[in-house]
Amino acid sequence: MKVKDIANAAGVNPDTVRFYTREGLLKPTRNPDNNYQQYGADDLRRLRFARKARQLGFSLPEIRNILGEADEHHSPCPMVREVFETRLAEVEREISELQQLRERMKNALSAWQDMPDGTPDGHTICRLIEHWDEPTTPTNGKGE
Amino acid sequence: MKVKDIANAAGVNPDTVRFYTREGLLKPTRNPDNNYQQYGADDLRRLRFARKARQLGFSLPEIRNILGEADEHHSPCPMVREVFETRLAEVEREISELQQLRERMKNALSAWQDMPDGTPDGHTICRLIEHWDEPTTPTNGKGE
DNA sequence: TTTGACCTGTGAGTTGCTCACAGGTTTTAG
DNA sequence: CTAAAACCTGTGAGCAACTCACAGGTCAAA
Repeated sequence: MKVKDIANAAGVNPDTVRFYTREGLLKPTRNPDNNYQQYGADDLRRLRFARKARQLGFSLPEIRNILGEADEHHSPCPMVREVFETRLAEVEREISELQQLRERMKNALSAWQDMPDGTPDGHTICRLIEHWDEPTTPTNGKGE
Repeated sequence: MKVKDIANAAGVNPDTVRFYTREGLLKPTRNPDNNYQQYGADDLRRLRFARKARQLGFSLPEIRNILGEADEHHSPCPMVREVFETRLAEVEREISELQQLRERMKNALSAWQDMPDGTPDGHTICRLIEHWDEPTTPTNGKGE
């Protein structure tokens, strides 16, 4: 299979295939005649695996590790379970952050019902935002 | 105020201040003696405004537009309301996507309870992921 | 044989910062 | 007074995961 074939088979952009190849997730051979990449059934399996893992929130380095384990005939499943649980916790944190954001936004919207559209006067840019209260969580976006 | 002063006053990284200055959100003057940037009360107001707007999900170009409107003594508030409603819709979409992801992950986890950790055999990498079913929403992340 | 569709590698663009670097300035301590 | 520490300057790279653009080589069908 050539780039476009495997890309079609997995439903991804050919550039993604090239990118994954560069990143070492796929290991095609070369056609010595024309120097084209040749992907086999194994690469397609890896590519489909990688896409599913991406949908589950795994990062490319994580996927590379998992594939590497599999290459050495170790079971990647324990690693998968572990990363997966970490990731689930992250997703839940993201959800609750977004829910808080949504609440703050809705509160802001309803507060704005009553407020006039002021013209900036050198003291204020837009009260809508300036008089909006800070999120409860400290500014620090990072976990640290 | 010098870079570090305004950064401290707004609780951000000095590099963020420099970055916002590069991006045209802040417009400090220069001290001709030493070529240092000099930020005034107005810049601090803009910076705080920008940070609040960021927390609400506004992009830097949007914030630049809003500040630009304010600079020309137009009320940015209508623009703020408009962008804000668009943004709220996005947040709600993100939430529901993440909730779907969470459900899929939880389902996967419970399905995995019963499954053994297979060793990759050339047909399978890790069943945990390979036998996980696709999300219902078509893969295509983009709106198109 | 000529078009058009594919292939190649590499480099840049996306977003919002953050950090690194090399050199100039100011403050502080001894 | 001087030397070191702490600040300032601009610019360029790095992050994540692609996507697209470019310039040139290869191959299929008409």
